[in-house]
Order: sequence, then structure tokens, then C-alpha cells
Amino acid sequence: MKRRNTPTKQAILNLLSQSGKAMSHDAIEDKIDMDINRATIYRILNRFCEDGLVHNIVAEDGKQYFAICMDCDGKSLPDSHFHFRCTSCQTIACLKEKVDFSLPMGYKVESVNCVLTGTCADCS
Amino acid sequence: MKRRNTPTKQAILNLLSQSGKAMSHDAIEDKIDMDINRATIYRILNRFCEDGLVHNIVAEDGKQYFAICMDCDGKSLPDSHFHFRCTSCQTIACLKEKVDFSLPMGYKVESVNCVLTGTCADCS
DNA sequence: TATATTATTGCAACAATGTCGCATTAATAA
DNA sequence: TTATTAATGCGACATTGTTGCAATAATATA
Repeated sequence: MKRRNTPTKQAILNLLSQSGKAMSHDAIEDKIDMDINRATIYRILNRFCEDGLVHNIVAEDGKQYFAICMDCDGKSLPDSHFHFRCTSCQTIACLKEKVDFSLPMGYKVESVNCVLTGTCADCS
Repeated sequence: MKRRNTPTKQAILNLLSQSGKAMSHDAIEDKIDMDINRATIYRILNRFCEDGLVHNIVAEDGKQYFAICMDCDGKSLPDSHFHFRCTSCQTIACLKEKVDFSLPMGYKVESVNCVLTGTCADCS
């Protein structure tokens, strides 16, 4: 399955990249200057995730947020970073702070999802 | 609004307490030996959360999981612990490990949600 | 350039999770 | 025993996300 280059993909990638933050599906649909079907947006985002272009965060509101991978150099597991969701401006930012933990014997981690919720510097 | 003691509340509390882990709504509905309406289960769980009896974790699957607060001594904010979701046995356990982080200036945290996903010691 | 291949899209339908209004029931107080 | 009102069940609804299918369009091939 070779990927094809389409205007919709470009538009979503541009939006995510210029926002610099993680956006939920509805924020993307809202901000984008194009009429893209909901299902298509999800499919594009999921494909980006598969290809490692974008990563996915699930916040306390139960929604998925998507952000362009800035410094995910393939080994995204052990050095995952914290995310910060601001309830005022409704965005999620990737923090520089790495998530650090040690597990009891026998546990195997496949993915890490750490979201701090509150108000960001701009909003407080 | 004074709380009342009902069989349904007791049953849910017993189930959560004997399971010792965090359970999702559907797991509760599945395991409980009583026919309780979906909305009622949610309302009971939400009330437990309000009263500080139970805490709420949102996992990567976007679902809410509820667990009895073991050592949440009121100040649940700064010393939040990690949670571990096992994709094999479908449970979430509270780990002893505390979440440790420092924030950039101006950020204010209201809640912490850290879930590690993988396979637990029993399943691997 | 014209054509074939098939990835991508839009649409509709669907599933799952969670909430809410409202009438009824039942736990507590009087 | 009765009155008060918290709790429940039911139905409807909102939101988030996925899937099947036919139509479209991006790439490869001739």
C-alpha cells in the first residue's frame, strides 16, 4: 500500500505543523480551511500515526489528540514525554520533561500516556 | 444533598473493593450480580468520585476506569501515582510509583493522568 | 498522452461511551 | 406513619470513532 499525496493530507499536516500542538479531531475540523469528511480526517490521522509522522495522546476528556512528532526518533517507548492539556485554550502541548518510572518485575510496557491537565502559562 | 445508602451502591463498592483494581463501567456491569441500569452505574461512580471514595483514570482506550482510593489522603494532586493497564487481562492497577515532574513557569496542574499500557507480571 | 490500477474520499450507517430529563421508587427524617 | 427528597429506571440524546461501499482521483504503465 503505497501512500498517495492528496490536498487533504497536506492541509492537515500543515495545520498540525503550524499549530505546534496536539489537536483533537474537532479542533482540526474547525480550524481547517477546507471541507473534509469526518471519517476522512480520522483515516488520515490514523495513517499518519501508522507511518510515525504523528503521535496520539488520549486526554482525560477521553478524546484523541494528534501532534506532529518533533523528536520522536523511532524509539518512542522509553523516553516518552509528558503532555499538558490546558482547559482554557483547549490545546495539548508536548512538554520537554521526560516520563521517568521504574516498574515492578515482570511488567512490560508498550506505550506511555501521561497527561497533566490544568492551565498553561499563556492562560494563567 | 445528603447521600443515602442503597443496595446498588453497596454492590458496586464491594465489587471495586474486592477486585482491588480499576474497573471500567462495562466490566462492572459484567461482573456484578445484580441488574443495574447503565445510567445508574455511571451516576453512582460519579458520586463516589465527588465524595473522594473512588478515583477515575482515563486509559488509552478512551474509557474511564474507577478504582477505590487506597491511600489518597485528600491531597490527591501532587503525589499522584502511575497506573498500569494490562491489555491481556483488561485491568488497570494502581502502581506504588509516584508521578514526578517539574513544570515550566506559569503552568498550573489540576489533575494528573498517567497510564502505562502493556502486560502485567501475571500475564507475561 | 491515454489508460489501468488502486489508494483515497464521501456518504451513510453503526457501535461504544457517557449524560440528561422526567416520572417513579424508596431511604431517611419528622 | 407520613412527608421529604435522594436514588433509580427508562428513554432519548450527544459525542467520538469506525466500517462498508461506491465514486473519485493520484500514480504507474503502456
